[in-house]
Amino acid sequence: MEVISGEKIKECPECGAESIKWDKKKGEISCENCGFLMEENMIDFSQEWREFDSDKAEDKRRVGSPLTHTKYDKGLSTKVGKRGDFRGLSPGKRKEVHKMRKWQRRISTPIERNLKLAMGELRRASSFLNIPNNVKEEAGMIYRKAAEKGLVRGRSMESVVAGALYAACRRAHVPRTLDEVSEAFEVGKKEIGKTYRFICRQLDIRILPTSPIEYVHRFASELDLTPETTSRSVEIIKEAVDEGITSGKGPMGIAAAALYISALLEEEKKTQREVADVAGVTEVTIRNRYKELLEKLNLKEEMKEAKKE
DNA sequence: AAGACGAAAGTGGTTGA
DNA sequence: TCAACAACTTTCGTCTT
Repeated sequence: MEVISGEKIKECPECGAESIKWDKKKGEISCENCGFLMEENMIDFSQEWREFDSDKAEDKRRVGSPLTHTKYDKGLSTKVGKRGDFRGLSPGKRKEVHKMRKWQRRISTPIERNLKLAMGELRRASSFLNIPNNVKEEAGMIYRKAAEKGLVRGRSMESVVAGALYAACRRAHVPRTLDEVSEAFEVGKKEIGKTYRFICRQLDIRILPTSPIEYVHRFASELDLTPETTSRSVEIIKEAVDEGITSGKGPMGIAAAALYISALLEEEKKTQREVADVAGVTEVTIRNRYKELLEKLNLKEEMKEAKKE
């Protein structure tokens, strides 16, 4: 997994280790040691481009607000002024300005209007789901490409935006569950899944299977678990992966089971229902995964000991 | 009474002929 | 295109705490 980690390392308020890192990619400040999450949804201050070599650098430098894909015109719109701006212009100039404004109105083709609507939806849902900016941008780009290819036809705009956002999240390793995306858009998750797969195939977007670890921290913070418990579940998952018992299984189920187990071991028991709810799986799935984990990882004795105390 | 457990039947998606 | 298949869900009855 590609990880771009920040430079500013500070002391963690939870575990005390000097391992607080700023993960620009996820937009999170968290502790590498215990997984403590300091701040979600932060602003990405990094440059929007990189200078690969000095030749190209000049081309990419520019002034102004960052290019954004979440505005329908990529934030480049130049508005032709209204009344107030006419003062002091010659009649000839005035006529010209009128012409420009007329032209501007005509630019608003149905496609542009659709994009404008879609980007509004994207911004709304992104803030609801705490999506970091860079991921939102990518989602915008995906939607734009999909629209250009005419993939929106026959589908609701919302479902395509939702699919694009879901895809962008997974690409950036900041997964949101289908349930969460579904809630944000009020579109059935079945449909989102469908359009998501469709646009991925059409746009040739390759997405690797999600690792359960990518869900652990978010679920853990929703469950108010201690950093110790959280890192313990990460360990469990790593072992499970080594044992090869995770392939083909749903990552959310594994994350949920690992969290459930480590919560028991660390004496801050959560019910299966509680864990199941935040992970978006059922108790049955947790039970199945957790049975397998106990079996293969020789955790049975530990569990018995934990129960006695 | 609540939580944990597990059997059985159903759903939606993938795969391979 | 269809059937087999695995993962997951829903539902429900039975234990355990």
